Formats: sequence, C-alpha cells, structure tokens
Amino acid sequence: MVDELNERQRAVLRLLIEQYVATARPVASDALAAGPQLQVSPATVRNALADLERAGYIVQPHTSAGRIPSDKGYRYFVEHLMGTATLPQAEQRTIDHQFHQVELDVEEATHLAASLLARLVRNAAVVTPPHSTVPRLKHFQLLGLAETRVMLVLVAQDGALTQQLLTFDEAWDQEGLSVVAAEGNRRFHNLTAAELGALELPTDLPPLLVRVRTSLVGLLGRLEEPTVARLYREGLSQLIDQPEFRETDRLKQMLDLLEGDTILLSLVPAVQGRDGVQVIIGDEHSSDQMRNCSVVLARYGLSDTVNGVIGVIGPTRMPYGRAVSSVRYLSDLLTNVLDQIYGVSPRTDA
Amino acid sequence: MVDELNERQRAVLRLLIEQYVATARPVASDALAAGPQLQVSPATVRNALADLERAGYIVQPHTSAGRIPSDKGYRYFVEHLMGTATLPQAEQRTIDHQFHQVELDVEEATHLAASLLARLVRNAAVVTPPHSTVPRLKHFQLLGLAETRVMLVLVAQDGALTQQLLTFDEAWDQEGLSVVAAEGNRRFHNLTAAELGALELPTDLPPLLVRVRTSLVGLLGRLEEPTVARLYREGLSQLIDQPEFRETDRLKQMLDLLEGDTILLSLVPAVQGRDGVQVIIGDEHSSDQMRNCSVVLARYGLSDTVNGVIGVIGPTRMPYGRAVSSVRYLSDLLTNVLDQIYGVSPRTDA
DNA sequence: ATTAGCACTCTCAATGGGAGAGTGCTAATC
DNA sequence: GATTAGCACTCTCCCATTGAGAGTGCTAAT
Repeated sequence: MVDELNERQRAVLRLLIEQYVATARPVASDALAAGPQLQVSPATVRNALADLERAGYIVQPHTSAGRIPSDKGYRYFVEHLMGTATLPQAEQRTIDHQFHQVELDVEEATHLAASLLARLVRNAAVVTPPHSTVPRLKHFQLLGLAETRVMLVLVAQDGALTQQLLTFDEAWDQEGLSVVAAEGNRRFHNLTAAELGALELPTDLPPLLVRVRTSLVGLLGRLEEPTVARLYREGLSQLIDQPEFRETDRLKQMLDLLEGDTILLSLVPAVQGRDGVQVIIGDEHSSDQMRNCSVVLARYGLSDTVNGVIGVIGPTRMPYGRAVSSVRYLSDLLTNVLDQIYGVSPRTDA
Repeated sequence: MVDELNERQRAVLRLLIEQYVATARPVASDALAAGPQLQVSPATVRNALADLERAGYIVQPHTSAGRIPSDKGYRYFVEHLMGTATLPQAEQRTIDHQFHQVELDVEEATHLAASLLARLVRNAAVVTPPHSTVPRLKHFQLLGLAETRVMLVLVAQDGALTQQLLTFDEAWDQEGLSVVAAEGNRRFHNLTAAELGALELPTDLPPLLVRVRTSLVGLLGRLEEPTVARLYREGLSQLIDQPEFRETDRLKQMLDLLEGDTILLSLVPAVQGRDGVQVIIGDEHSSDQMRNCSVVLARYGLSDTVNGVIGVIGPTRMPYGRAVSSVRYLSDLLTNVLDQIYGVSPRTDA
C-alpha cells in the first residue's frame, strides 16, 4: 500500500490521537510540540496538522479549537500506528487469577469476562455465552412432575441445557417415562434439529416418543439461534463518565442500543467468518444508530463447535490499543476455558 | 389512626402529587385551583399548602417556586390517597396475550415480565428468576464427555438446571457412569443440600459416588443463594428521560446501583416474609445510595417453594398507583405461570 | 372561613463584552 | 527548501448584569 503520510505526519497523528483519547479535548499544536517526541516548533506541527486535515484524518470543531481525529484518522491509527500491544504482565496475572476461581463454569466465566473487559477498557462490554452453531442432542430426560405434567430436559453435546414442560392427556409414572426416554436416547443420539426433524420413525413407536421428538426439535432449534436474552452487558456506568455522553441524547441513544437486541446481534456476522479481533469505527457501521461509536470484538471458542462473541462498545474516542489487546486476551482465555471443557476429541458416548 | 389532615388538605396533596408526578415541575397554587376538583381560590389553596408544608408533606425548592411532595408526602399518598387502582382491562388483555406465547418457559416469562413492567411504568424494572429457597434434588445425570471428563447435570425439584464439569483420574465409560448415577439417584433423591451433606454413606459405596455427592451438595447450595447474575434488568433507557436524571451525577448513581448486585439483593428481604406489594420511598431506604429513589416490589411464586422478586425502580417521583397495580398484576401472572408448571401437589416420583 | 390585592423574593433566560485559545499567514532564519 | 518567530484574526466560553415572570405570604376586605 502506498502510504500517503510521511514520517512526521504519522508521528503527529499518533500523538494527537493518543492525547485526544486521553483528554477528550481538541489537541492544539502547542500541546503536541511541547511533548518530548516531537522536536519541532508549534508552527511546524501546524503545517503537519493542516496537511492531515486536508487529507481527512483530523477535523477542527471550530476555528479556534485544536484538532480531533476523524473516523478515517482512527482507522489509520488502528491499522498503522498503534502496533500490536499486549496487556501488561501484571494485569494478565490478575485476570488469570480471577479466572482460576471459576474455571469450569461457563456461565460465570462469560460473565466475569464481560465485567473484566468493561473495567479494563472503561467502556461497555458485551459477551454472548458460547453456543453451538449446530447443536446436537447428547441426552434427554423425562421427569414426571405432577399428574400429567412431565419435564423434558435436554443436554446438548456442547453442554447447553434446556427444558420444556409437557402436558399429556394421561398420567405417566416415572418407570414408563424412563423406558421411553431410554429408547429415545438410543434413536435420537447425536442428531441435529434438522436431522432429528427429518428422521423417519417406525410406525410402531410409542406416541409419547413422537411427541417428545417434536419438542426436542424445537428445543434444539432454539439453541441454534443466537439468543440475546442471556447476553452479558457490563460497564454501562462506565459510559456515563465519558464526556461524549454528557449530553443525555447521545447517552440515551447508546442505552437504547445496548438494551435492544437487534443491533447488537447485527454485529455477530462481522466476526463470524474471520479470526482475530475486529475493529469497527464510527461511520464504518452499517447501522445508523452506531455511527458515532466504535466496537472492538472477537469470536471466541472452538472453531465450528461452541463459540461466542466478546466485545467492547464505546465512543469512537476509545483506547484502541488497549481495547484490542484486552479483547484478544480475554477471548483467548475464554477459548481456553471452553477447550478445557469441551476440547479434544469429543467422545461419542454409546 | 388519627388523621392529621383535613379533607381539603388531603385533596390538595393528592392533586399536587398527581400533577407533580405528571409534569415533574413544582406545582403552584394557581395550577391546583384551576382544576375542576378544587372549587376554591388560589389563596385558599395557598393556605392549605402552607399547612401541608408545615406538617412536612411538601417542600418548596425555593421561594418563588411551587411545591413538590416530600417523601413523607408520597408515603401519605400511597397509604391513604391513591386507593387501590387496577390495571385497565385493555392493558391486562395485551399483557395476557403476550404471556400466552411463552406460557411454559420460565426464563422467558420472567424476562418478558421485566420488559413489560418497565414499559408500563416507564421506569427501570428488575425481576429475579424464580428459585427455591431450599431446593431439593430431583435427578442427576452423569454424561461422559471426553477422556476423563464427565458432566454432572442436576435437576432440582423446582425445575432448576445446573451442571458442573468433573475430571477424574481414570476414564469412565457411559455404561459405568449410568450405573453409578442410578444408584445415586436412588439414594439421594429429594434431599436438600444440607440433608445430602449430612447423609451417612455406607463404606462400600463407589468412590465416584462420594465425589458426586460432594459436587451435588455444592450445586444445590449454589441454587439456594439468590443469584444475581441472571437478574433481568430492563428499561434503563426509560430512566434517562426522567428529568431528575438530567444531571449525569444522579444518573450515574442510579446506573451504578443497578449494575451492582449487592444493593439490589438487599431489597429481597423486604418482601421475603410479607405478601403483597411493598413500596419503599426515598429516605425510607436503609442504603444511602437509594435515598433518592423509590422501589415498588413484590414476591411472586408459590409460597415456600419456588419464588422470585419483581419490582420497579425509579425516582421518588413515580406513578405509584400505576406502579403498584402493574407490579401486582405481573407478579400474580408470574405466580400463575409457576403454578401451572410446578403447582398442585408435586409428585414424589419413585 | 374565604378571597382579592399587592409587595416581595427568587429564578431563569437573554444579553453583551472581554479574556483566552488556537489558528493561518508572512517574513525571517537556518 | 524546510523550519520558525511573530502577529493579526476568529471564535468560544465564561461571567456579570439585567429584567421579566413566577409564585409566594400577608393583610384587609368580604
């Protein structure tokens, strides 16, 4: 790629972004020249700033203000200037330590990851619990509750649990239910929703089992779709401290966005295929509602089986380096957790 | 109780609160006298207002402003003035309709209740999923995953599901696991965490089962404590529109409160014993952080077995009548849902 | 007991001006 | 040719001032 910025312009842009991210106020030429990194006068810096503005990397809110980065500027920063920072050792250790305490509980691990991420980046964090793209039936159980009601409990291969209540016309005793469940488990084992739905059943099958089949298909289907209900959202209160949300309109916009499901889910495709951390800045978003915020997110989990999404949402003025390294570190960590649980060749138990 | 307010004062206080709740601006004597309910002059109203202020039911933000209710005023309103409104039929029907679509899924029902409540009262709503105060083991399952890893799935009598991953030194085949699980289910059935922990086990029990027992005790114990992770919080963005949160400090305070677990959980005891809807207003709260907001909440569920808490949180300027009737209606509805699922004599299945 | 009238107080919005910030340009310097 | 000092210029932001308006409490009349 032909790089249209010279060394000085790059240095100025980098310093400007770092300073603006830190202070949230337009950065003046004096402030940049004052630092030790740039051994030139404010006037020289001003020339560079004028160049950068002409090229669209920075903008000036008004005549007598300093400059602030444009979305294009941030993009350049992320692409060429920030490098690939990693989280400081000390922080890594703290995180590891906290994770050790919940190591084998997926729910808690995702929750913890969300809250850690929010605190690390001082922005809102969102984590979806991991789920299979195409869950398979591992096991189901029929438990008699009272009278004609039976609870159907489903365990998927990825460890997901769901249940459904079934009501029958006649009462069943647990004995009979267990027999039916045993047969069903034999027949339905390891099938996906689609496979199970398409399965040809012998005509002499117990009617109960036919009914159970239908329910299982429904439950497996529901596991397939990305459920947003259990999404972990953390650090909303961090956002409030950001100066860009001083005006309540923007804050409201943001909260609406975080409360609504659709927009968050629309981010999922962005990381579906690719590996690594994705950064989406301001007007790069397809949705209008997100035009003035940025998102840093990554997929985590075992490729193709169980996986989820972890990310940071905040104003475009965001510590991208820190965000990227935090997201990367935590997504790797979650992947490890999942690997420990579901990893290695999943045994196809008889 | 000797009622220290006369008829006119009561009428004035009621009107004032209704108006203030609606408009969020201090209410002047003229505004009250203008309405059709009070057939007196502003001057007369002013006298009543002066009385009410002296008695502490209302306060004046500054000399040339109208009056606003004090916490004591709200309390009086809730106790004596607002009556027992019920939700309009039309709204009841809309709610019923929406509930019909998720009738038998507890998770979704609680989530739906939270979001409906938030919208009904235009404030933040919080709903804890139902859980047993003392859960009993209904059934557990041991599922081989890979190599030495085994997933322990627990179903409690109230339908709650949990799981835990166990790692053993030696590999087990599913056959062996099932045998052990069957024996365990026979022995441990219907026990609480405490009972299971205290259970005397014969010395010839498989060591695996001893290990499982320990895990089961842990899992049951965790079900017992009110988990806040899965708490449904809805309507945060509703709060932003409230004028009292125009200053970001107060909004931040509120968000902190809603994000933190401890304070929300501290409300649970308030409804633990009692039945019916509880209202806690401003400085009636024990926690400083909640001094300028009000809470309307109720227990729902089957007494003594599965139950949860549903409530509204907002500024003290809150439509108490509507809040109380909404909370009552939704808590009854949730109770019905639970009753349908777990209700009637739970069968002690063999 | 109620009410009209009125003086009084306090807030709130608008106004205007001045200080300060930061720039772009020009001419001088290295 | 790149850098820099100097300076005029522009625009925002803060502050003090001011006046209108809102709402009251009090007093005297009904």
